[in-house]
Amino acid sequence: MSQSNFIPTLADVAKKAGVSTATVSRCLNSPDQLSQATRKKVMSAVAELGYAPNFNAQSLAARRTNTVGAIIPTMDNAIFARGLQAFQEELGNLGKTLIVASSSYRPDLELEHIKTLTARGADGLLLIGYDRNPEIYNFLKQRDVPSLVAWAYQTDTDQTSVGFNNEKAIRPLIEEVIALGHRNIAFISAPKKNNDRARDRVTGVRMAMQRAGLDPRSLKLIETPYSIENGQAAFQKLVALDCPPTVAMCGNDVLAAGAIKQAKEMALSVPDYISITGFDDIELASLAEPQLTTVHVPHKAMGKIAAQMLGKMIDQQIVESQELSTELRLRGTLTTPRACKLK
Amino acid sequence: MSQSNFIPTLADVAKKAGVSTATVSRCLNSPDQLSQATRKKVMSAVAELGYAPNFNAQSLAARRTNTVGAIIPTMDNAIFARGLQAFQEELGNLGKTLIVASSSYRPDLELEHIKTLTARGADGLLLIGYDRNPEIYNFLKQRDVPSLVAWAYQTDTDQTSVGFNNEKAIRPLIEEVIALGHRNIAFISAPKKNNDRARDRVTGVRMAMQRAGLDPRSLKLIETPYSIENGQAAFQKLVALDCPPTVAMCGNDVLAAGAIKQAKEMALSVPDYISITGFDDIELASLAEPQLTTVHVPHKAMGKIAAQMLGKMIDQQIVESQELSTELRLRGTLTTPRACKLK
DNA sequence: TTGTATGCGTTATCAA
DNA sequence: TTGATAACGCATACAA
Repeated sequence: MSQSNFIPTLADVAKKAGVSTATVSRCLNSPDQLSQATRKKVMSAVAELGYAPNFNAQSLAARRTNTVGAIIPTMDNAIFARGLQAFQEELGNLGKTLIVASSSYRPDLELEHIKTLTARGADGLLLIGYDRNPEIYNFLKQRDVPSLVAWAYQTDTDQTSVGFNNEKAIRPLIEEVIALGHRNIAFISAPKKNNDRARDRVTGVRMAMQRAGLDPRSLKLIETPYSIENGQAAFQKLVALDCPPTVAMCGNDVLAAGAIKQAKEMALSVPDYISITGFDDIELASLAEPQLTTVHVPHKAMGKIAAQMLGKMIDQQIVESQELSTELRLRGTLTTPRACKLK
Repeated sequence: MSQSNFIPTLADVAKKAGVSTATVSRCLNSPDQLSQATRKKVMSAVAELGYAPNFNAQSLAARRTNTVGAIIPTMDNAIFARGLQAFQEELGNLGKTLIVASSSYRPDLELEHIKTLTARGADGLLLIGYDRNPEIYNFLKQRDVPSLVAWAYQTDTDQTSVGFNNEKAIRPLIEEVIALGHRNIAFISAPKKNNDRARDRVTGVRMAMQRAGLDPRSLKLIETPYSIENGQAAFQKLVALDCPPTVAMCGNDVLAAGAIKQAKEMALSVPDYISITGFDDIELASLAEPQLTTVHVPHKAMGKIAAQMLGKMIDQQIVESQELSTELRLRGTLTTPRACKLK
């Protein structure tokens, strides 16, 4: 029953193979420097003992970990989950492993995780969005760990990023909304504080309104964390207004799904009574009934590219920020406004 | 611009504080062993230098990492994402960090990740389901790293687990299906190989058929990996049969969502022409139109409990496997079979 | 091609 | 209460 539980080290392998520890180390890291014969000896010793290198010792001695860290707001949202899955797969191809932490949209937790991951010797870090305390960027610079911002793209900074311009991404959507004749517009957003993506989407809407000669201040804005339930609640508030909006634009598809659900429960026709739009284009969007009009974001591509960029940054190569394009997906939940009548 | 980028070590702190490295180490790990005065000196030196301990050195010297690993099939499925989010949050409360790897349902990748995580000194491992090569369990036992199986519950093993009995979980659903009068039943499953959860669900269906006097071999079974697209394709195959089933039961909600989508595209009424059922009860399920009849699984609770159990196992405590209960969610996609007519 | 010796940044043992 | 100093398991510069 109780097998000896003995965890072999380099030294054990060396002894068994009758060589030095240096040779074993070489055999594992740069096999071509060895002669056939010794390589064979070492390999069979490794196999016999079931040796596996101790990672901590390895990275302590070599001063690199082949590990990258990612700090995302939450795993419990398809967009991050999907992007991260792609990120991780590509990292695997590069021989690196991923450590994920989630901040729950809390800056203090994010900072803590950044410190933890740094202490663990992460060779690089993936962060979501730009918004964070400057001390974080200073910390990163001081420790000399490369960091890549994803899910956002800005040009007026030296922080490398891969993503899209949220303000620009939502433009075709809001312009379509306005072109259809909507004048009584609502937007259900995530809390804008500490969230540049959310903020930029709202800004994009307001700017388009301005350009179209509408008063940006007339935008009915509700801020609430991303969740189906919150989408429902926000939608309920909107339709209870004296003059309910003719379109409820949502900061992401999850909120929009909540809005659609609530509309159904209240027997309000979408899009005849009220139009609804989303952002992200997750699976939900095309499964909803009617299918959700939204903005498609290339999450998988973003994850994959992020891994490649970060890999290069870790190798001290210079990499340029990369802008990805998004695409309007016109589907069933957006149409012309109902005849406007005050209640 | 270019700040000195100097990463302080214990020795630096010690020098600055005018004490030995041992004292600094103590100050950080068991502060009450020190005098007020020195503690103060050390602390301010730590603060001034912005010292943070090197995790790898720490775990090499202390032989523990406060890290647990989780290997899941994929992050890109709401059920794992959600369970993992809860798992991670609870681990955080216990002062542990999580490393996630995904196997893409491939046993070889799973083994590789297990070795990697073990090499990193994971104090414990979370695995999904029972099905895996015995050599893996031997490896784990040999290395003496505690492992917890989640998403499944079996009694005839000494492997600790938290989850539910998949065979039992699907029983109320298939019994309802039969009670409604369905005799021409199809099941769209994930590949059963290396996946006890998938296999047990099919077994549960067959056993119920047997008990009801139906021929279990009459079950129309399609195996295909979990995805919306595969759900669509499988559904299409089913309705193209000479005698299409009156109900398409699906191994999970994602496949079911695909089936519903395909039915819509083919203008086949759900549930009038064909009933559809799922498993898991992810958000999709209650957003679909009609809402999906499925089996609810307490993913968040499972993640949280898993963290607590694994924490105890790491502390060498004995813990019992824990069975969670699932619940039938009767919604809109299941009804009596259409009049049976051969084509 | 291979071996020796040193260092990586901690913790922990043993004295003082 | 504190300080030397030896591990911890590996990589690597240097020597052979």
